[in-house]
Amino acid sequence: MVGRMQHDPGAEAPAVSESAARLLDGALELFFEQGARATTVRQITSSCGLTPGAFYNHFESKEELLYQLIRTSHDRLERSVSVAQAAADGEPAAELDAIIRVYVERHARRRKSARIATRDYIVLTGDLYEEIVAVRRRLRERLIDVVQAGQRQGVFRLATGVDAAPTLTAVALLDMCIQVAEWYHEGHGMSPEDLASHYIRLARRMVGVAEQDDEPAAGPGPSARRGAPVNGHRNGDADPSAHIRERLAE
Amino acid sequence: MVGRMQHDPGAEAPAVSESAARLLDGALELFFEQGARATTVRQITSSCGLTPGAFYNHFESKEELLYQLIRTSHDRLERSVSVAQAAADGEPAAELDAIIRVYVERHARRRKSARIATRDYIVLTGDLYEEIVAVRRRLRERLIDVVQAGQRQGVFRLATGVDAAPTLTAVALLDMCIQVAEWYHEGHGMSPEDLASHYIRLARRMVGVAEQDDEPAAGPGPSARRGAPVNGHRNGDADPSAHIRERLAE
DNA sequence: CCTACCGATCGGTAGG
DNA sequence: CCTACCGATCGGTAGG
Repeated sequence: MVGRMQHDPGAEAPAVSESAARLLDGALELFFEQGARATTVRQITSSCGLTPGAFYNHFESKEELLYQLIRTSHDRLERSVSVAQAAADGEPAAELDAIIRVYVERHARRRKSARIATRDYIVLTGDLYEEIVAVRRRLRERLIDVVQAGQRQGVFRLATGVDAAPTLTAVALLDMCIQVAEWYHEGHGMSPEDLASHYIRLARRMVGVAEQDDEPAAGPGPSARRGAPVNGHRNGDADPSAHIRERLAE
Repeated sequence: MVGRMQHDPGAEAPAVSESAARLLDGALELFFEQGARATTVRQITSSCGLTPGAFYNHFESKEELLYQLIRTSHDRLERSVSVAQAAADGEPAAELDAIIRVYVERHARRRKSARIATRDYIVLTGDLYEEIVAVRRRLRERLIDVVQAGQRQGVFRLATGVDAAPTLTAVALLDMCIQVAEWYHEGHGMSPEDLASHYIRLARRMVGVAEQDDEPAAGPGPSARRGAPVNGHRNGDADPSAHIRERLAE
């Protein structure tokens, strides 16, 4: 029933045994579709052709499996952001671009684990919950710092009117990027790279950076990534209504 | 067994009996904290001091109650948007301001019902689901139309690079406004009006409208928007849960 | 990894 | 005839 349509085995999840990896994959699919709370252990095991008792050979509880998924997703996001930002060499405008690109591409490519991370971390309890909250707070502070640095250096000109402008602007930026995981779907003709490039343009405007006509750089990274073609995209059918149907058909 | 599927657009809540209203209030709180799927009928009834069986004197099923909450929330949003946009007199920049203000203020003031509407409409099935999808599609098209009109009239200058720029920009706008319901609480010391004003400034930049230093108008304030609740009691949209309070603490 | 269970609780309904 | 419940229980399922 549940296949590995989302990602390569082990690519997102920690290195574990074959059965544990299959359980993680099945849970990923079910959590994405139903939410972690509404998903039963029996649903997870039967998606792998196992009986309920087998679950507890690999995980202490449903919550531990959920924590592994969410922790891994957050860690990978934080690591990617850290690497990309480091390559921006302390320049706020380049750091902003880098962070937005990582967020958008990740929430498009890994939309299932990304959405679970966003929606279901509240289900965690005690220290597990606190750990995730800490990661999320660090990620938010990172962007707030970039926005504040840009404003301080005169590179950004934030919208005025409230004291908390840097924080509010950073939150709005993160929120619009995070929501990509709610509606993005391959097949509507826009690659994660192109989408990220558009969001970078929006982000630059939101912080008031001098408008640049140059294509937003398709992000650095450990492995060279191909640039995002600005005019060479192959969407002859950027049909808005189709786009909407995709999103709402979730 | 009354046809409670009928709703009253613009009303604070469907006109129902005292107990039904309390059940709706209790469900609102529980759905907000746990999600509709993870909330049991017994939790809802005991939150009102009732026994489980009493639930079915008022609602055919848990899904019917969920539908009422979500339908009402969507209808009120659509109605507010419609009224506010109409007052903008066909000017895209004013229409954009009006729509953003309605979204932000509503997702801040009525954050519980707004968040349930956003997160749990997927739980609905069959025609109930399709009805909500239709409302959401209309709301989306409304903003896309405004963005396209502004671009056509030369009032907006969208970020270029993709064919679907109007749709993508509208989606990003709605997403950042909708997310306000995820983190807003009154402890921030920022009123819904001030928050909306900031988001309007961000929105204007995103669509490339000529920068205006003037304060975004605090809404035409059609009396319907702040009218008294029809049934004389408020839905429990105050008192954020500790979970969410922690999310943006500090 | 399966079968067999536990304490409790699920959504929903019975007659009074 | 209506409302607002009650104690008890339906067939199944929950995490462990």
